[in-house]
Amino acid sequence: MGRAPCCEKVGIKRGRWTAEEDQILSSYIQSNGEGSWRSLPKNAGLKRCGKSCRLRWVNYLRSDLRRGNITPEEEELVVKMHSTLGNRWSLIASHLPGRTDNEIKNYWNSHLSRKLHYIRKSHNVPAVTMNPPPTSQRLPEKRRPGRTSRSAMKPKTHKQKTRKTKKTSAQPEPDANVAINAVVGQEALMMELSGAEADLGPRDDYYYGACHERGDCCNTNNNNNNNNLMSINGDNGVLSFDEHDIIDLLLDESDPGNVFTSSVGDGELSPLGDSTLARGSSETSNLGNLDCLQPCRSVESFLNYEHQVNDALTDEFIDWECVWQEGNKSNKLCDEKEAYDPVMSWLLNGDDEATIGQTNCEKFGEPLDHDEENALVAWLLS
DNA sequence: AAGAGGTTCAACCGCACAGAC
DNA sequence: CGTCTGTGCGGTTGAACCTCT
Repeated sequence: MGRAPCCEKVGIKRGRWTAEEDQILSSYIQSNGEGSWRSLPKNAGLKRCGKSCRLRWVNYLRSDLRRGNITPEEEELVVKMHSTLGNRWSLIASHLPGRTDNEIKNYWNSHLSRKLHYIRKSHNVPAVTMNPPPTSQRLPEKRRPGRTSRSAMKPKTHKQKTRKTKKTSAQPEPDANVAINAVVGQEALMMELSGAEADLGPRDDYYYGACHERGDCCNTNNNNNNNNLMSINGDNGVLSFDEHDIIDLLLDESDPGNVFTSSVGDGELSPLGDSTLARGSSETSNLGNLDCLQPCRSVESFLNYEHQVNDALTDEFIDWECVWQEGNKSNKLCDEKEAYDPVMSWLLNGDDEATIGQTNCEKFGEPLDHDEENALVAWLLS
């Protein structure tokens, strides 16, 4: 049996809202409050679908909306968060006061995505240049349409409800895991979030990365040299994160270990703010620290096509010599701990999933050739 | 001035989640 | 436990607007 339509299709006005309709809707909500959208049109005397009323109010009529162009600071934030969260516009918008998800989404689609496209094009980097890593080690991808968990929603009229742990099989990557990907490699941050280092067990037993399947925590094989990996699987009752907490930490400029704030100047953003290269604020991480990331002037410069001609991108934002040196350091680390970053392994060695996570300490110290640089940049931009 | 093509963004759509029953 | 309802998310559409020729 099909689902009942949200409203009667006949007699419903569609298209642009008139000033008069806006006035009616605003007046009604001011006197009756938000909610009960289905019955609102009838009660307010509007020939509109309830969803349309809600959308009009949320995206246009609300008094706390911020009008005007997206500022560079807001743009930076959008880029940061999109690199981590993907197309989760509502979540992103919740951290931009007065901005709506629709506005952010439109801005991204009409401005930012095109800029990134130009960067790729100018750098001759296809969007996908290699086989992706296994799901468990990928950065967040486009999620399917539909709602996010209610706990991820911005608080509105109703109280925050306690989070349910129920997950369906159709949602292989829990939100918390997606967010965890964002802070991958930040052991200190993870400890801060967990508040219980001891609960994580011995160092050799955990790994960073999203465990996309319950009970199928990837690469937990302790004998497979993945000692630097951390298992975070809610089913094991080990850790449970609220993604807002994680985002707040991500954006916490005062946190010296913050993946977005380390080794860049005031108000500057590392374009590599997403997980992989930016990892390393802890001593156990494989790139050592964030010094390999050149401070970029701003996200504007990062996104600006004019700055990205030829190899400018990699040269401007990544100190490859530093990467090389850190790689040598990591080589020693590998010798000692046989710890190796599975994602870097994938970038530098792997062309199939079988190689992911394999230890290859010798290979790590080798300088990157042009193709590898391109591949790395492509991955970071993807 | 006018038409073509490109861009922006408000609005719509289908779907999925949570809670009530 | 299954069904229904309310809600709101992300993707898409298309009218309005802008720019170029």
